[in-house]
Amino acid sequence: MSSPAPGLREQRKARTRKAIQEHALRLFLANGYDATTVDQIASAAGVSHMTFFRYFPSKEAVVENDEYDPLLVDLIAAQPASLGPLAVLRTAVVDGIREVCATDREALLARTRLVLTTPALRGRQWRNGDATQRLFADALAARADGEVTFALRVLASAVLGALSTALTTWVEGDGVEDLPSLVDRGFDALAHLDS
Amino acid sequence: MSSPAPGLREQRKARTRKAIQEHALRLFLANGYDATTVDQIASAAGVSHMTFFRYFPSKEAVVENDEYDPLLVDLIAAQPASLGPLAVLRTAVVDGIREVCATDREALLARTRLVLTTPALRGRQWRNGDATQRLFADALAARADGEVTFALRVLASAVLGALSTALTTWVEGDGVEDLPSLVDRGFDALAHLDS
DNA sequence: TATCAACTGTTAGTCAGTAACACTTTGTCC
DNA sequence: GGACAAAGTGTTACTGACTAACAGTTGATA
Repeated sequence: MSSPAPGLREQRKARTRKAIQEHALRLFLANGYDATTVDQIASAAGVSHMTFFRYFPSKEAVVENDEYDPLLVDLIAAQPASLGPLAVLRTAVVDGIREVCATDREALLARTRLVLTTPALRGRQWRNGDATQRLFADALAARADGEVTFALRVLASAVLGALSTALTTWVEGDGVEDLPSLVDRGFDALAHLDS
Repeated sequence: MSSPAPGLREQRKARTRKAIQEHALRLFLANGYDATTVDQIASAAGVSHMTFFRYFPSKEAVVENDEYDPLLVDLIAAQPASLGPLAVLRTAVVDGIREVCATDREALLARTRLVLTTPALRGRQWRNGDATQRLFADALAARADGEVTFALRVLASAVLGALSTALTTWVEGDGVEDLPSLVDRGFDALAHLDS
């Protein structure tokens, strides 16, 4: 699972990847996503057009970061067996968000704002949401040694909906509100859908 | 709200639009979405490349149909004032789906399958989901003469999640199950998220 | 050091989507 | 019925995302 070997080659690759991603985000935030071309990003990162696409399958992919998913899966697996699936997701997601906010708050805010204000990226984000939903449902089923049921999938979808609503509200308020609290309120709303 | 005038011009436009859409779906289903070019669709419909984009803003847009949205909004507005928001959405959505299934079942199945199996279209569908969520929340708020609250947005998101899970399950089972029943089960799951 | 594999750049191509301009058709006003 | 403005369409040419092929370079390895 860990990197094969910290050889010179691997180091260079990691550095190049990071450079491309950082320059891309910088240019997107400065000039807008659509107004930034892949050629500009590649030039800024000191690589060619083709190398960009060897590191990222598309211009959209450079924005997303799946690094949070494993964190959440771990948190789900770590919940006590006595909790029901909704409580599990609530604790795991709120804790996960809290942790990310503690270290990456500004970056998360900037990136989420970028995604929400760029139509092409919004679509991409939701496509990821589909994968994340499966991830959640799988993790919940594995924790209970059961199968992925229809109800579990609905639960995972609903939670993602609440999470995305919380993120949207957070960005619309320019990050003034506390994101973990907003997410928690989202779970409250889920728990009392008929009010 | 109705068409401005049934002049010759409007008739031709409607016919062209329909021709483009039908040829596009036919070609997508026959050869796949990615393997079908806009030029092919335009040629099949007897128009030029440019005319295609004058009728549809993108290749993806030709697949989606927003015709169901107004139906749902009407159904939401028509619910008795005594019902809570979740019950309103449940009745409206299940009735709407039932109506669509009664008339368009095969087309809906084919189109949904196409969307779910084409990554580019999946993203688009979810982007629409974002707009639909606002639509639902607005309709609910308008019905209650209130504002769009955070809880209403979460509710709308959760319902859309359940709906999309039902659609996915329906397509995965090749349309054997009854879609309205699946959607109803989705609402059941929403009403008992902690089980 | 010699060799092989991996990495990269160059070139040239496809396809989605846009802009500009000229041409045809339709609705309308005398 | 004919002139005129507006709407609709096709042609051409362009940008930008993305891919395939090939050649050159650089890191790993013996």
